[in-house]
Amino acid sequence: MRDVSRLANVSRMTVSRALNDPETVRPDTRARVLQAVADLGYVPDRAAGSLASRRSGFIGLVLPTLTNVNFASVAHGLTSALRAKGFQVLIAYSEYRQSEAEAQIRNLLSHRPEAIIVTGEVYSPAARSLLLRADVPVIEIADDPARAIQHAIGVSNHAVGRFVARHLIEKGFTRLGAISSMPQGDLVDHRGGARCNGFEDELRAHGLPTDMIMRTGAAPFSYELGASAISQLLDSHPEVEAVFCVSDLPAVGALMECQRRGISVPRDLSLIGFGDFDIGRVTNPALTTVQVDFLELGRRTGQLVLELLGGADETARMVELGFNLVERGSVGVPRSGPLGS
Amino acid sequence: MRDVSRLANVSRMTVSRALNDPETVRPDTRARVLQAVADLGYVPDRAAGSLASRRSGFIGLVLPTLTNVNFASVAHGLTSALRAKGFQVLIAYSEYRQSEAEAQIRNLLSHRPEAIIVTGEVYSPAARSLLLRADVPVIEIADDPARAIQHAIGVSNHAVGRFVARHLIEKGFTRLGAISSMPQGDLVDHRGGARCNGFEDELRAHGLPTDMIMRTGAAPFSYELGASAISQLLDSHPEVEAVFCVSDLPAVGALMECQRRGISVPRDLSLIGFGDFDIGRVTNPALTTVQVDFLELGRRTGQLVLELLGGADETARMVELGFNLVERGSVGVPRSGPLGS
DNA sequence: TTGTATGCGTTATCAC
DNA sequence: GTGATAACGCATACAA
Repeated sequence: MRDVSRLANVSRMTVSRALNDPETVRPDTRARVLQAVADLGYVPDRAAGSLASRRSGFIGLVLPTLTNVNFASVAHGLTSALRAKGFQVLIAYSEYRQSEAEAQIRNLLSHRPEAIIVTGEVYSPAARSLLLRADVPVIEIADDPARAIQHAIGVSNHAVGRFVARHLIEKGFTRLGAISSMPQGDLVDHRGGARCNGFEDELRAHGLPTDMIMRTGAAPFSYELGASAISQLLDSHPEVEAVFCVSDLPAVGALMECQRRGISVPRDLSLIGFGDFDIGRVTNPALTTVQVDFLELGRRTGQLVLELLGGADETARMVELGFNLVERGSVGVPRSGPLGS
Repeated sequence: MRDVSRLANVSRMTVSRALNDPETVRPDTRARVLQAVADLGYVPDRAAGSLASRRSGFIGLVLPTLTNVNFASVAHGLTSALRAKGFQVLIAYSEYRQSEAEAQIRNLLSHRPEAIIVTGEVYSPAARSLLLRADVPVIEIADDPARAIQHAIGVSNHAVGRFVARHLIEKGFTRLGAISSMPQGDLVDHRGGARCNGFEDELRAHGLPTDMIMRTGAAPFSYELGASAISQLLDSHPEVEAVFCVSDLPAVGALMECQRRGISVPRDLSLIGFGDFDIGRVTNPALTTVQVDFLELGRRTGQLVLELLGGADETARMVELGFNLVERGSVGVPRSGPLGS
């Protein structure tokens, strides 16, 4: 910057102004500065800027994983909402591990983010106190925290589970199963688990059996999990009529396994997923699923960040984004008899 | 930090040392400092540290997109290799747009990354000169640049295309098609295009027709692209025997469309993809594909960064990672007659 | 082993 | 509209 100021024959302060607040410098000096900047290929150092202005321009985001399109979409939506305003999203992911989430939060904090966004409710006490002490807006997304730290925006996963159960029950199904994962120590998918729990709660409320709810394998959800879980389920409970897979990934895996076994979906078995992944649109049959607009979730979160940093009042925001049932071909009607009849 | 130093009764310098270079301070003072750090919940400010040490700890990564598992895997592998060493990966993505890549690089530069990693060859002259002037190691990954800026690590996409063509030809196929995307102005998938070009070049070398090579739709590749492209191809060229989809995504889309049309894969038509996406393992038949270990690519890139920053000589590294043919069920043998016989 | 002085590259603040 | 000065929170270099 020193070089730029010399070349343009102005003080460094004027260079700074020409770059950050162009209106406040005379057009001709501004032009001189900008020319010098271009000639020298000068790029301001944001670390120094942050230090002086006490605004890092960073927004921290903690995801369970990067390798799930829906979470990647959240990151994408958030980034696109914030980039134009000069913010840089710092993406971290926990691989569904609480201990890792905590480490990631600690690391993010060292970059002095102006806001922190975490996926789902923060359960670890250490992480909670870290966030509380950080003294920046904290937003929990993609779930409805029972004990929110501050703000929350997303959807009630438990409600999704109940809704799906009710939907299938209304269609006349009574032999309902589910496929979810199993917490393994530190490794847990709370949101998927909540959908499964909601499903189970609704079954109970209707006096239906819950022994066909499979919690098997570890997070993250995968096609393979669906294939193996449906195998187990069909072997142990051939009477099952409809299965809620708490993610489209295992749902598609289950669908493919059914094809292999010669089980026709939805004639012999109905399948419903969650997440509206692209793959579910092209399978045969296309997958009936519960859709949540994750891209929009990211965008809305970005807007909330902007509001919060823009001096809006600090009252806790609780935004329920809602979800949609997308009926495609994988849910039919109850079979009259047992499988194969 | 001032508070910590007071509470621990040492100078601020000692606090800094206790945190960054624990061995150099006496165990008891170290303990006092660490205790004070814990009590106060102090987290060092990396921006200030960067400024003073002239090392940002940032590594810049420019991907085409976040919402593709393989690229997410690259980010994951890179992050895991660098995190332990205290580096923070700054993830940016261009959405397959050159202009956007340039903007992202410029933005990354303002954070003074210690190395920059870009996906594929950098074609934009502006971006090239930006990287050259940055005076930090530049690594181009996931392709084999004709004009590398400095270092490159990845796989020759053109060679992949040729290899697939040769493979199919050796199996006896002569009516070969391909599905790829079409550059649309700024929006271009160079790597996918290179695979398609390699395929085409090999066909030509064997004197085979190339009119069944479909370049349709815009990047990024999708299931839908595959479904619609195979439809067009089957309608216009029913004689096609085998199709190279330059990504598993369109390959799976094509496979699903074949199911819908009652075309049996691989009996009626053979399909081969690229990328070894999870979904290709559970389809019926499972997808034959060309696998590149993207996670490992990320890790290796991380190691290279570490080497380069560790004072290794600056000679350009050119690493060819190689690829593997994964034969599953979607490639069969040439049909004796036309489709449907 | 610990402390002191200095500066990293920028912006806030106040003066002109 | 522009400039001078003093921070911002740390680490480097050297002194004690």
